[in-house]
Amino acid sequence: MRYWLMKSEPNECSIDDLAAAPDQTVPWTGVRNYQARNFMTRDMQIGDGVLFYHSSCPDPGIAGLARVASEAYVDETQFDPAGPYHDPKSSREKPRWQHVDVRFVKKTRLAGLSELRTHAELANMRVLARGNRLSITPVEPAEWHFLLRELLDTDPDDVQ
DNA sequence: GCCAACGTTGGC
DNA sequence: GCCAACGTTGGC
Repeated sequence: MRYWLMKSEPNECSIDDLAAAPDQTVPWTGVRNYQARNFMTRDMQIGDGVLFYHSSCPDPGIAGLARVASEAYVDETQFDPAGPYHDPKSSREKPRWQHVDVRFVKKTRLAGLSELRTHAELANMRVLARGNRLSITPVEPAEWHFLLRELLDTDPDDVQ
């Protein structure tokens, strides 16, 4: 069981959009960075915890909790020449990009980026590192548990 | 809109 | 393999 932070632009897919999606699940398509892809293909397992982070918006920060809901599988958007995620160097014979599905768990209060930076417990969080641009970053168990205590009024173990 | 930081590309 | 140029991310 691992933990992750996944960035999403709320005008593309907000925590509310995730909650409203069919089966409260969305395919995490469009990742075009090898490190982020490798997290999905090599390290993620179904059931892993996800901090759902709103990025590139007026109030960036953690907006909810989710869960990895599938193994990694081929990202079809790379094959669509008209789409924004088209990769002309990829082919069906040798697909470059894969993704997992992510399922809604619950909405939380917004833990804004500036607030996150104030917590000593999160000082080493990958997403807070200088110059970080990765859309998927690993979260340490201690960071996860600390954040769940901050975001929920329940014991983290109650959230399944 | 600005710009720092970083990843990718491609010539050599 | 090096590295300059370029494109993208994402907070502000």
